[in-house]
Amino acid sequence: MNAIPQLTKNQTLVFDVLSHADGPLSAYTILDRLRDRGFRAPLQVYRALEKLLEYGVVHRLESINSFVACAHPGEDCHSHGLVAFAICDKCGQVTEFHDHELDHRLMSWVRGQKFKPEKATIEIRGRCAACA
Amino acid sequence: MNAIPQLTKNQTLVFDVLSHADGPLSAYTILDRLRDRGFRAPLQVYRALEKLLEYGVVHRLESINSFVACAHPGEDCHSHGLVAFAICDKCGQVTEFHDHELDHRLMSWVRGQKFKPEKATIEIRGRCAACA
DNA sequence: TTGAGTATGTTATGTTATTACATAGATTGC
DNA sequence: GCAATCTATGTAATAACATAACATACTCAA
Repeated sequence: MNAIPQLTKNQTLVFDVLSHADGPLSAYTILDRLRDRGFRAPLQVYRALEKLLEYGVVHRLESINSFVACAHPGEDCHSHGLVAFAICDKCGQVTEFHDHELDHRLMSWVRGQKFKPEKATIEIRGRCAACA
Repeated sequence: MNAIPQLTKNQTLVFDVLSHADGPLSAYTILDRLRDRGFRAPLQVYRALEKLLEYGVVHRLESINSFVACAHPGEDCHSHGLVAFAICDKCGQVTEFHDHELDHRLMSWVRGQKFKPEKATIEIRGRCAACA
C-alpha cells in the first residue's frame, strides 16, 4: 500500500473542495469554487485531479463526468481492489462499494480472455433509498 | 423481450456505420462518416443514438465517450441483463460480456442499499491479448 | 549556483453534448 | 378532404468537458 505523498498547494485546494462537497463535482464546478483562491483556468483543476486520482484519494465517475473524494479518508483506495459506485440521478448522492467476490468474478473472466486489465469502471445509476 | 421497431432513415444510417466499424466510434466520427449521406449536425447523430441505445442495439462506452453496435445482432441486448466491456487502450477492440453471477452480486448489494438501479456501466480498460 | 525536475500560470483550441427553434412527413378523427 | 397531433428531421448557436503548447517559477541535490 503506497503512502500518499504530501499534496501540493493546488492539489490540497482541489481535494479540500471535494472533501467538503456533499456529492460529486465536475471539474468546472471545482474551478468555480476555487476562483477566489486564485484559480483561473481548467488546467489547474485537471492537473490536480490527475494526481489525486493517481494517489487514489479521489475517484472519477465516468458516467457523469464528475469527481468525488474517496470514502476512505487517509487510505490509498487502490489497495481495496475494484471500486463500484451507486449514483442517485435525483439527489446526486454517491455510495462507494468494494466487493472482493465481484472483483474476482470480473478478473477471472478477464484473465480467460488473456486481457490485461489496467482500470475498471463500475457505476450503477438509479434512485437512492431516500429518492426512490 | 421487446421487439426492435423499424428504424428510421437516420437511425438506419447511424446503425450501419456502427455495425460496419471495427471498433467503437465517437458521435463526431459517425457524423464525419455520414457527411456524404447528408448529415450536417451532431444532433442528427445524437438523436439517432438515443433511440438505438433505447432499443438496446447500440451500447455507449462511458469511459471513452464512444458507441458500439451490440455484439448480439438482431436481439434486444437488454434481455441479457447487465453488459460488461473489456476495452483495449492500444487497438480499441471491445469485447462484450454478460455474466449472470456478476449481475446477481451487484444487484444484491444494490438491493441491500435500497437503491433502485436503472442502468449499470461496467468497463474494463487495459490491453487485449493481441496488444498485451 | 547551476542544472534537472516538478509545479504552476496563461492562452488558445479541441472535443463532446445540448438547447432552441423551424420545417416536414405520417396518422387519426372528423 | 383537412385540421390536429405526433414523430422525425434540419439548422444554428451555445454549453460543457478536456487538452495542447508554451512560459515562468520553485526546489533541491550535485
